[in-house]
Amino acid sequence: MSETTPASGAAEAATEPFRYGAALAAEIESRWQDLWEKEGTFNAPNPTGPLADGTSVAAKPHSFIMDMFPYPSGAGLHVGHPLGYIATDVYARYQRMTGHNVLHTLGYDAFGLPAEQYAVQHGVHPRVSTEDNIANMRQQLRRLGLGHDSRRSISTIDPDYYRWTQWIFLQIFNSWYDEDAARARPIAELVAQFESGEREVPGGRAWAELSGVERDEVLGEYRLAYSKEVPVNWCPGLGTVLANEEVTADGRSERGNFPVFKSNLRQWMMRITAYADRLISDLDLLDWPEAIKLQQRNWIGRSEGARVDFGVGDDTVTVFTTRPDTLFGATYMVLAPEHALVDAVVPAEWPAGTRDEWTGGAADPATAVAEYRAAAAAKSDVERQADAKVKTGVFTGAYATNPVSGEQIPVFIADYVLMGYGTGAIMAVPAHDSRDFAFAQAFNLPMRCVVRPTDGRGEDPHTWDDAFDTYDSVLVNSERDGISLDGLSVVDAKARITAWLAEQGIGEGTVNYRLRDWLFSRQRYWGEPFPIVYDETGAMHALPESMLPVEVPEVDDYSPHTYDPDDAASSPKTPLSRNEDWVNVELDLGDGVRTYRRETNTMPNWAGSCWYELRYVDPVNSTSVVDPANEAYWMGPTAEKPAGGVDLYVGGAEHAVLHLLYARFWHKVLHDLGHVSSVEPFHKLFNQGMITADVYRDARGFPVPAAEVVDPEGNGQYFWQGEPVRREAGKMGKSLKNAVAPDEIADEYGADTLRLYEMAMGPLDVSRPWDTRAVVGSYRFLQRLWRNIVSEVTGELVVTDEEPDEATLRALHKAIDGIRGDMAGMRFNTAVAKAIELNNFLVKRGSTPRSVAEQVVLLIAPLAPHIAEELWRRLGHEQSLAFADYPVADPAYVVDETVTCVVQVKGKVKARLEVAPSISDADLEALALADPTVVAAIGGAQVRKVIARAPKLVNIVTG
RNA sequence: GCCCCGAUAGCCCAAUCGGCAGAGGCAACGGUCUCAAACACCGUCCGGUGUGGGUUCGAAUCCCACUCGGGGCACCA
Repeated sequence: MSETTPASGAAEAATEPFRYGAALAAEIESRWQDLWEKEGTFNAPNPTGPLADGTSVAAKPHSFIMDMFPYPSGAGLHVGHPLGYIATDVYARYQRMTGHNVLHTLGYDAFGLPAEQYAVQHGVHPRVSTEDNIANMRQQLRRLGLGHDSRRSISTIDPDYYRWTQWIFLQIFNSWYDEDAARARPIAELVAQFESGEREVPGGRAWAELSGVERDEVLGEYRLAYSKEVPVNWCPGLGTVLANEEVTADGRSERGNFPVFKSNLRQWMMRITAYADRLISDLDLLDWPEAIKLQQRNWIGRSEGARVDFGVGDDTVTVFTTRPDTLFGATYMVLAPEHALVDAVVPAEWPAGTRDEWTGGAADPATAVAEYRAAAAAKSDVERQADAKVKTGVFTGAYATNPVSGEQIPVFIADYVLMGYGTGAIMAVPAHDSRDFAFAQAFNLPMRCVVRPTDGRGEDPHTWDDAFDTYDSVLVNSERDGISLDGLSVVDAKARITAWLAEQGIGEGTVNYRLRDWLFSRQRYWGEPFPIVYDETGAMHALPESMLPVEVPEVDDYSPHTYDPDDAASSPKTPLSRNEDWVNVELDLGDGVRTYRRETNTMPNWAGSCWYELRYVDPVNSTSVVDPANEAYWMGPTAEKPAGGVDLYVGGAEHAVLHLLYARFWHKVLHDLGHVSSVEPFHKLFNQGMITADVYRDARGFPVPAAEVVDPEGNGQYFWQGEPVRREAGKMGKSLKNAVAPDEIADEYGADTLRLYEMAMGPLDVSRPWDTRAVVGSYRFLQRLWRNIVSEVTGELVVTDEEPDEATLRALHKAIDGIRGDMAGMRFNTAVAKAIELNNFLVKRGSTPRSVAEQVVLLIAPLAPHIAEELWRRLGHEQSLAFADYPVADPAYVVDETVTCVVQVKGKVKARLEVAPSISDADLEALALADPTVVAAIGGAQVRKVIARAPKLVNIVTG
């Protein structure tokens, strides 16, 4: 508890000892927080298991309200951090007061890079610093009076938690995606198919003949978690590989902003691509902001198109295209530099007629290809993107056959074709694709117009400035032998040529996704170890469930192997591999005790957050990840939630494609394997806005402490220590020297004032600037509320026992009606405004009837729970109001007896009439036309039309 | 370059179906209280909705174009 007292407090304490000031607020708040904790007020019972309380909760409506859990950083909280936590708490309290069993808690996401970097910088073990940070954060958050079920608060670094993270990994590892059934199945069922011969083993040999390593390789092509050598994002500056989602558009690490290079490395991957289709289509079942759904759709990037086979010598190269209709316009072909068939198609010498600019100056094709590949590999992603406008590439010396035109077309390699997308090969149609157009111009390649331009540019692409890529036109120059597309629209031509390709057996319609598999291993110490070991032959073994958790070993040297950020030639090393005692382990995996080598990579920090909602549901279950009955109760599908999931999930929009996509993927795997009934983890998603703050910079551009900046003239000329500084909008944070801690505000005004202010600032989903000066407004409101009920001098109740009059009842019930709607719709800013309006009415009224006071206290309780509990107690109630019934409006008092009707003449207001709310349009029109002021306003002009909208408006059109 | 979101009083924001632009708060100004100040209290002031068109009896709200601000994607064939 804080001892801070504002200057005014002490002076007033003598005459107004019961004034609602900082000291009294602090006393009330800590007392109620202690009581809630002692009584377990916010503990939500489960239907079954250790958290069941013997009562039947099945029939009660229930609500699972969740925040995106925090990373326990060492910097401490600023007032922006708890915005979402306050909002969910207000909502959760409202739900509790409307009869719901509410699951609301908060855990900590404590593995990962920042925690490790903090530890390295401070020379403390990550576990120590992380646990300290969690303790600090808990302390700061406790002061806000958040009604959490503390029994359910998990931390991802707790071995009892990550045991299940590892268990889920094993579920995913031991599964494959059955395309026919469109779901994940246990890998054992696939092995059985291989053993029985029901399914042919790739490579054609019998399953029994394969060695352990060979079986690993076969199964690795099916498993949903697999280890494979693939081109990955290697970040020497961080010393680890990164997921695509963690690399920014300009090819740098999202964390640390270091360059990222493509490197072929054996790494753990998650086959999230198997779920691409379901991850898109199930978005339709979710109540999420459209912007987030759109980002996920874009990230998954579904494209419909076709695969087309091109003969290249004796080989076949398959390309993916979204424009099969332009096949007649394909005048060359491009393979990604890493494409597996490049070496096969390269001839010994340049064919006759090879243009000089195609060869890259090399004496023969093999040399040209090797040189180009080397140059491409040395480029970082940053350089590659910077060079995007300048097309580079080199001729392979090979020619492909265009399957419709029969023409021989040159085959190039170029880095604008990516190995990771489609088939890593394209047919180039320079006339109708801007990238192909740029490449064709650079290399003097032929172009053919096959879609008639609609902008008068003519049909000779060589005279064009850019490609013509509009869909809204018809095909030309596209006829040969048995196939003609001429005259067809682009859409119809696509369908025709796709069907024709399928008939010929040289192509088919297909769907392609931008999404890549998820790179799941990191070269860090501070993460979940993989429950995987290797035997002396190198064969992989999953540890049995009984050996979980594989604990993070206690070591002295936990620092990562980092390199010069630009050293692309470096390669990752895992910190755990330094610890031979841990790496080499004697285990009995069923065939006697043998020596195994542990997997030394660790999981990415996303792992722990992929499933924590499930653990909130059943946090101390030691026999299963979550009891099916508890999962079904809190998260199961219902009519309102067709895919099931958490009822409300609040967090920042920055997790749109990372956490939210990964968590959906894991949840779906668990659903397929029968562990959860819900299909999606989060039914309703709400993105809260950011609290911004002004940043003040000095002449050199460095931020100066915002709290010390003055504006002596009040004219926007700011000074810090006498020096002029300039103001700009920015984020709140320590580095910008404008962070305001929630503790500062709580010290000066109390936590209820802070909660109320944050809710009143504006709509929850909009970013808005913090203004410490404005906080006093919320404080004054609570003081007025207090004063309406309790004497500041004696501490006695000042409410009266009179029956409230009609005007008071109308004000009360209108407020109840409005606030209820605002609460349910999470419009907390307008709920606060209505509560202030009602309270101001009572201030003006001069006294507050007890019955009204009680309703007001209940109305404000979700927003300012401490003062509400205190007033409730003082009004004579012995039970906490946490489960009291939220006030319900009496409809008779919500509607006014008379309504002011506006009479307009030609849209201008000319008169006002007091009318009954139930008046009909016809009666209102007659009344308006009879009104003398209106008659005067019409002034004898002809009434052409009268629009009556009872009971609020009549508009008379004359003319 | 493409896509999404936003713009209302000096500031933060209301206006639920297209129907009187104002609910609430901050600041400013005047007053009460005070020896004085702070706190508190009472009261007052303030804009026609970013710009330009359109639809409509009527537009902050719907449509089109533009400006500014925020966000996402960016060689994905």
